[in-house]
Amino acid sequence: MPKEGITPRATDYAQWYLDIVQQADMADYAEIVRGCIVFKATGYAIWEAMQRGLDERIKATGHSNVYFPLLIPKSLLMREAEHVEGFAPEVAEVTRAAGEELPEPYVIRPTSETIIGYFYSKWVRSWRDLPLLYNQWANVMRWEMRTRPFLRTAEFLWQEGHTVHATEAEAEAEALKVLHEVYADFVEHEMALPVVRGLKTPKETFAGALRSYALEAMMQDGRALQTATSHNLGQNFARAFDITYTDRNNTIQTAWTTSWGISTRLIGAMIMAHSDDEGLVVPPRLAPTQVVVVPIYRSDAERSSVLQAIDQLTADWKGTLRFKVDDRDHVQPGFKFNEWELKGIPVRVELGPRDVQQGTVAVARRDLPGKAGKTVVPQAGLREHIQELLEQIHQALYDRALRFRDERTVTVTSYAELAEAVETGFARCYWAGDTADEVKIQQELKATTRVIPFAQPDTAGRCIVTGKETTQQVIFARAY
RNA sequence: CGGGGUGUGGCUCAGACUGGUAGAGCGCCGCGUUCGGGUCGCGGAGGUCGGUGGUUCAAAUCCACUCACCCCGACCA
Repeated sequence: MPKEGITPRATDYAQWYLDIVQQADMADYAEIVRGCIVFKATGYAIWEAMQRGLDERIKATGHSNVYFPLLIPKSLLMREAEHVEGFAPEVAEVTRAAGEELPEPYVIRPTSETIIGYFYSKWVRSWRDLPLLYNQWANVMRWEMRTRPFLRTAEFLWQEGHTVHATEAEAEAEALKVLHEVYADFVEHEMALPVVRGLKTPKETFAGALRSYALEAMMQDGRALQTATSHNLGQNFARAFDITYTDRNNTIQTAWTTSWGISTRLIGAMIMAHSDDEGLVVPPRLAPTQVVVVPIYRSDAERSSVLQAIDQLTADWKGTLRFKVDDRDHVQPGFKFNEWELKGIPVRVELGPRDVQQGTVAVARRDLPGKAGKTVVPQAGLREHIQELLEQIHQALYDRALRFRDERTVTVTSYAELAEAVETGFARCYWAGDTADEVKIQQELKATTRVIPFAQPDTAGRCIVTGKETTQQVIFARAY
């Protein structure tokens, strides 16, 4: 039974996505501000949950939060050659203020390496100042050609970490540590979304970086979505911004920097990975509301006895379960069931007169929509039952996503197989090609290299385009 | 930015070809009824037809420009 207002995934996946965003009330188009969206309460609450989970991990790995200005002098952005080339087309400029033309335009940050580089060069003097481990939560703006809610918007919210190190090895270790301990840990353990970890090819490397690492997840249409990136910037930015330090031997050294980020695009990943034709599915550990309780009654007398039973039942939930009681009197239970399903609340509890008499309650799990996921359980021990159920749902979502990804990941040995595989998912293949080869494949197959996975085979094989013998495999996919 | 499409009460759309002063369903408000999977009935409110300019006695309708959104492509977190 298709839900009203939601185009089934099989009919039109892109439209389904937009329908979920609208119907679950996550965002509104900011049609008066090009390419921007309004994060509505439901959508923003999910971002806040993501911020909490990430901020915790960012701090646990030794970083502190700071905040830099939104505006960057245009000349500063121009300092790192590749960086300029990468971002110049999509920056917005501020040229007037207080009714007058500014002597030098500002750009609205598309990312903050440059302005942060400027200040880091002032702050770093000695090897004793290093490492510098900072992060900022911010909004950034990129004037993208084509926008889609959460996945690509002109303004988006993110965190960007920027660190400075004494040696290449330390910068490298930092970039990897964040990838694994902050990003992959968060995405897999909180969002129930399995990721492929790996290195980007030179073509896909961040503008100005030495090496870029990324996490790639598979969406339900088989396309890849980069959920996080972490860059070893080498000495490129340190040279451009003169970030130097005096080492133990009183010699001036150029520092090594990293940057890493995760954005509100992650909300899009969550939607596209887990949701279904019935609506949004929010993974339990992330869910702002984990449990909704729907009372069922006819008369006023039944209403008060049911609500009283709910009060008693939920008395010890505070602090352990994030829940709400939907005691709205003007909508019917069936309507509420649909509405909470649409909004992706992981667990729904229904309690009516029958339950009051029998000491039971009906519990429905969102990952099994409709009546399929509904069971009647005793009221005794309900809290523990729900806690366990939430964990089961988390695991079920993760397992389902992993199985889906594995089923749609094919190892290919010919160009024809590659072309076929990227139609439905990830293609894994031996690769010794260069950027030109990648561009050609992108033009022909609309697929790009996502990552060179850390997990590599022991045996060698022939590159899919050059035929050269190599031990390196890459993943190709169509990407968001 | 190139190609295609769409803008009419909160939402989905009709009305446009053939100009004559705006409709339906859902939603919303009120009353009653119902309540274990999107209740039903009656009554009611709500729109300068995306914007600007033009043609005309008269424009949602015709013309020009413009803005936004959606789809495909190129760019990208």
